[in-house]
Amino acid sequence: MHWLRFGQVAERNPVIDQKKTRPTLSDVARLAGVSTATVSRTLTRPATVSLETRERVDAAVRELSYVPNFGARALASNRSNTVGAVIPTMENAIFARGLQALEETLSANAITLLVATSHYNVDAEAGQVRTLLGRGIDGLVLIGEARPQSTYDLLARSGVPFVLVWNPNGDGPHCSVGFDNRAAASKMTEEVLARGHRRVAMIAGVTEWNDRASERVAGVRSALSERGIALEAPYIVEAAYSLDAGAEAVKRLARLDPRPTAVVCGNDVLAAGAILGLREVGIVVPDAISVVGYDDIDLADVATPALTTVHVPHRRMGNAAAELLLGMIGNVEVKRNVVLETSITLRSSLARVADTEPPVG
Amino acid sequence: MHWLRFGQVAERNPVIDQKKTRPTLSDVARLAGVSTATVSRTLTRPATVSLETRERVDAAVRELSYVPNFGARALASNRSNTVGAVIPTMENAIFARGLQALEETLSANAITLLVATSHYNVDAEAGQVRTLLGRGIDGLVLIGEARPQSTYDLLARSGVPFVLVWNPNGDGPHCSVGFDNRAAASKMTEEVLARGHRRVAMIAGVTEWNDRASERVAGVRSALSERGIALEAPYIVEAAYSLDAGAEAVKRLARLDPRPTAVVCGNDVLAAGAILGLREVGIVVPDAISVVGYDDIDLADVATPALTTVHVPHRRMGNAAAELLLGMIGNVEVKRNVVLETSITLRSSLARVADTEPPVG
DNA sequence: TTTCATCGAGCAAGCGCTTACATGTTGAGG
DNA sequence: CCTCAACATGTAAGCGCTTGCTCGATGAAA
Repeated sequence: MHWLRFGQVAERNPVIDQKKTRPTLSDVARLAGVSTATVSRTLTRPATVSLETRERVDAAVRELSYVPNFGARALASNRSNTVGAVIPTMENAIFARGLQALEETLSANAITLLVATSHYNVDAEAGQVRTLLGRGIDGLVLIGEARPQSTYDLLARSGVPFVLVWNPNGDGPHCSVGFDNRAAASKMTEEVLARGHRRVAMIAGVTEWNDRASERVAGVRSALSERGIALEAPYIVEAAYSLDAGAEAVKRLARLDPRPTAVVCGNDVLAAGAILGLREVGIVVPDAISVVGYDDIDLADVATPALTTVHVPHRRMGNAAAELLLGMIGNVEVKRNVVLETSITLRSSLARVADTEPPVG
Repeated sequence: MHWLRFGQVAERNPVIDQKKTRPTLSDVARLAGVSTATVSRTLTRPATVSLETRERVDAAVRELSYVPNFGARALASNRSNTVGAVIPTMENAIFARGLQALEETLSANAITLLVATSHYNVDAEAGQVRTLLGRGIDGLVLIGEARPQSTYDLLARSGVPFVLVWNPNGDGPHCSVGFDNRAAASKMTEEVLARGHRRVAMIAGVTEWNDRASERVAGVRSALSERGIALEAPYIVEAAYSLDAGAEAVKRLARLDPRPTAVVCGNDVLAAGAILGLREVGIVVPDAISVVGYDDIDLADVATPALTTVHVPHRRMGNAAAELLLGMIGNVEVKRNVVLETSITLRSSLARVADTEPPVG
């Protein structure tokens, strides 16, 4: 095994390092034979500089491979060309996809995305927001609406525009782009009911401070109650976001008497976990129990049987959030709330109750 | 639909906004009745300040909900408490998991992670590195080793410590934490061979500027050649990182004559896609064709049959990278290269050739 | 020729923070 | 009672950049 003492770190000591430090604006200016103001203008608003000067400056920049110091720039201009996003965790396909789209639109507009994670914890989230604000972000993306008022106060005081994604904030005071988690959950539940199921259970995501999860529960509950069916413990359980948790939860449901004939899950990971769990105990999906998910991530396609699920336009959501934010930063009139449509993707994990035919699809 | 003109954005104009701007260090100092130096010390090295003063300052900080200005701090101190990471894409479970672990270890040390994406493009990567350096990062994480020398030059000039993850850089000049992609691919191929397969095909990831992918190809190739089996077109195809690409690729392989009895895939997404593709054309896995993957992400468990795959310790890799970097930043002696172990996870997608028994597992 | 926009470039004042150094206060040791 | 560490705090000089303002030069209009 090799060992190494990192000399270069020691050299970053500003006292020792005075000469071999990164080139600054004035180095470039000196080399190009102009003032720092001119270099700065060349870099930020080239049109205001004569062609000849611009070429000299560009050459100097290239020769020194000058990179502007972000901190100094942000400090002087009070703009950072950065927007932040706080998500629960990166370890989750649905956020990743939306984030990727957000990043693409943003970087097409020369804006950098700063991602922070909250681990599904509102205090951690507030801390991250604080940090991001300190970094001088020009805009912020937050997931969902449920968080302490104090976080909103912080944001309001900072004057930084922000948008909530993942659910519509139609009647709320904030900008948002999302979809109606509750309505889609209802719709999905109706699909289940339409196939004759009456004993319907639910594996929900953790609902504390998570409006996506609780709205989905509400949607399922309301669709069921329209048929006079109650959704109560032990027919509803909460589970953490993992395959294992889904598997565990479904096994509890499968032991119930009477046993549910369909399980509606708060997301695809739980649904895929449920299918795995049922297989373990020898229950066939969808013949004995139907399982449906929510989100339509890759996993839904790969699961066997493939998951019937709610298709959510994650990428469009990310793009729309970016555009909204861009507008707000540029002080342009924007739509206050963007509501995207979802759809039901029917695959084979949902079948008629007591159906013993091979599943279609 | 509501519309809104964003007043608060206009108010960020520094001229208009002079009074309702974010509180600064000197606001805190004034309120606490001390100098800015004392406030600064209270915030960064509390031990050097008397208890009484510290309490007054803390109270003032709380009252104003003061957040230090990152740019100013970085500018003045020449430290940013930030490390950057450039990954190909967030839309990919394997990077996400490692990144999450990296972030956790880092933030436990009060360091913020800055994530940028390169879309599998080395020029974009260089650009992101440049940007991150401009932001004054204290350290950097890069995926893999294959990139233009110019990027390494850039890094060397900056003096910022960096670590390469995802593959070991044993004989190379750089710090790294990873695992032997090639050896694990060989090992996996031997498992395939041990089950009697002789017509083995491969669906590789895109190998251009991607040493993980090309090392995996090399590993498969060397294991095969030890048995005198060549791995050549059309028995090896490259495919982008997606289920669809895997499905397409496997269909091409399935049309070959003689048809391969086993397909080794460069990652689990391709393998899962391959299973899907084979199912579409009515070929049963593993009875007619065995399929194996690489990475051991959730998908591997959910696929049916479940994927035999190379288990990669993504989280440990992220943690180790963080620790290495932390050491380098703190100028502490560190291991130069950390090599982690992989293992083969046997599941049912791999069976003996021509085996018509139901798969075990 | 004179007048005056117009344009390109320079000057210099900060942006909010850190930190070397100076200054003031204590109290222990002589 | 004096001396002098040891400690707590203040003073002020930047960190690298942006930008309002000033200044000359240029050329079109008068």
